[in-house]
Amino acid sequence: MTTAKEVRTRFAPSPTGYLHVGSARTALYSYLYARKHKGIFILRIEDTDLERSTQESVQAILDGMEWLGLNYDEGPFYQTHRFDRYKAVAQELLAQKKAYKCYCSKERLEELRNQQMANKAKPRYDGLCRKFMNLSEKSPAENTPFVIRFLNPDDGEVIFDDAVHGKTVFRNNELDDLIIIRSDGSPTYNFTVVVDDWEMKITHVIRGDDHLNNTPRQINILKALGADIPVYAHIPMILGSDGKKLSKRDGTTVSVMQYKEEGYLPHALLNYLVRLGWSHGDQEIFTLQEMESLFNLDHINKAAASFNTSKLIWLNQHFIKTDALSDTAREFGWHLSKLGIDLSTGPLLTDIIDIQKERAKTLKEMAERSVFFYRDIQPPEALIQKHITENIKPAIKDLHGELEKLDDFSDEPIHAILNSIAEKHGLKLGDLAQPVRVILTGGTVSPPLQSTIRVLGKIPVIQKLSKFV
RNA sequence: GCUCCCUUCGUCUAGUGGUCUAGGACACCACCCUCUCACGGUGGGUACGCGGAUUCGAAUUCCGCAGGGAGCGCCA
Repeated sequence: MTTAKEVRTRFAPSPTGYLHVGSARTALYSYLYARKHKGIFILRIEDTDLERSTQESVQAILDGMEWLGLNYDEGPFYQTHRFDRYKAVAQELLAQKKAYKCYCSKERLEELRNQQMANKAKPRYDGLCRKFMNLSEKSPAENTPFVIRFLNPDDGEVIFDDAVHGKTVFRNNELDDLIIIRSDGSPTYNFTVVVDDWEMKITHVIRGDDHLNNTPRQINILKALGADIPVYAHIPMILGSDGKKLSKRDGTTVSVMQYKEEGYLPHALLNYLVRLGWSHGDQEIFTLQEMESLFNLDHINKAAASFNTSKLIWLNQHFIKTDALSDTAREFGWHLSKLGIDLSTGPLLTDIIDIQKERAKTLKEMAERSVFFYRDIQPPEALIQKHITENIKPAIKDLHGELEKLDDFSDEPIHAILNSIAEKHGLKLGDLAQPVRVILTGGTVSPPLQSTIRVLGKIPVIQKLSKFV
């Protein structure tokens, strides 16, 4: 009996901006797959592009992962800290004649490319410098700049069984000898990925299908290194609502942290993302635990998916209604604070959420509609004119008196008082409720009156009402 | 241009040769509930890109076509 190899997945973003929702989904799938198999999830920062990588971006990625709860078991590893390793492996390849020094100038390469394009051929390196691998051929002078190229097989094909796409075949003669070390000595992407996936013992590479074309090259290097070939799962891209590449342009939010700003629950974003391209029958709603136990690579869609904000909003609303109040409170409190509210000056967050949860699509919206619990909001004159009419004032005065006498400040007795006062003054409940709402909240929209009164608390309610009697 | 990938309601998807007059969800519309805003409930319409082939039978298999996407950098 063989022991199954421990599953090891990785998320390998390059820090050149915020954490993109598309990347977040890739991270989520890798995370989930590792969790499902009790494996290890690794975070690796691919910062070899010194020009574009920034510390802020690294932080943005870390923040986004944390907010979503995508905790990694190893890392973050930084490729810039591993340059010595890459160089050593390249030297090894060189010594084994699996790679070679190429002295071709950028100009020659450019020229070659142009020519090939003109001939309607696929641009690729022609292997000119392979000749220097023969000792008979004299290499250029010592100080001539060179890059190191991987010696790709000329014939045969690379075949792999992609977990999403199935059997995939590339002919080697379509591939050229790619550069693994630049003339300044720094390693290139396709090389660092391979070395890292190998040395970090990655068993499952889950990434966007824009990398499908890189895979045969990487497999060839892996083979040259004598490494095991991981399982590849190339997941489809996420498109914007316009069917084009997801971008801010069509109004879709792309930055994960922006979703926090807009009032989404991490759970909602996670659930939305997990269902975008993956399914478990007809199930739409998943707890975090279910995502971890149910996720697999077998039901990932092959086609790109369009991002649909209204479904995300629905999920957000759903989880605002159903998630534990204490979980929601954390995010909700953040939004209230952002509005400049001192949380210690009002009711319990969970009490507010409990009565607001059925009427908010986002936490941001909920916070904006809950300001009256913390601040005295003077109703606009127009609302006072319209609702606080002379014939309603006696009823309000009655209400003030009754509530003042009430000890049990809970929904039922408050509701009973509201009803009896309306009846006594020959009013429909709505005729009384709306004016009271205006007085208490400064507006015309709030949770059911008795609940609003209860959560507001006796003293603030009496105070507000007294101004109108 | 070359190589590779993809194609079910507007959107996310179920579907792995018969149980599909194609199911669910979001969105939309109508009605009900109702103190505001909502929640909720009930009902409704809309989809297998096209053309061949295999088969008794195809959304499901094969081949073309069309459309879309990605890659082809000393970017990642």
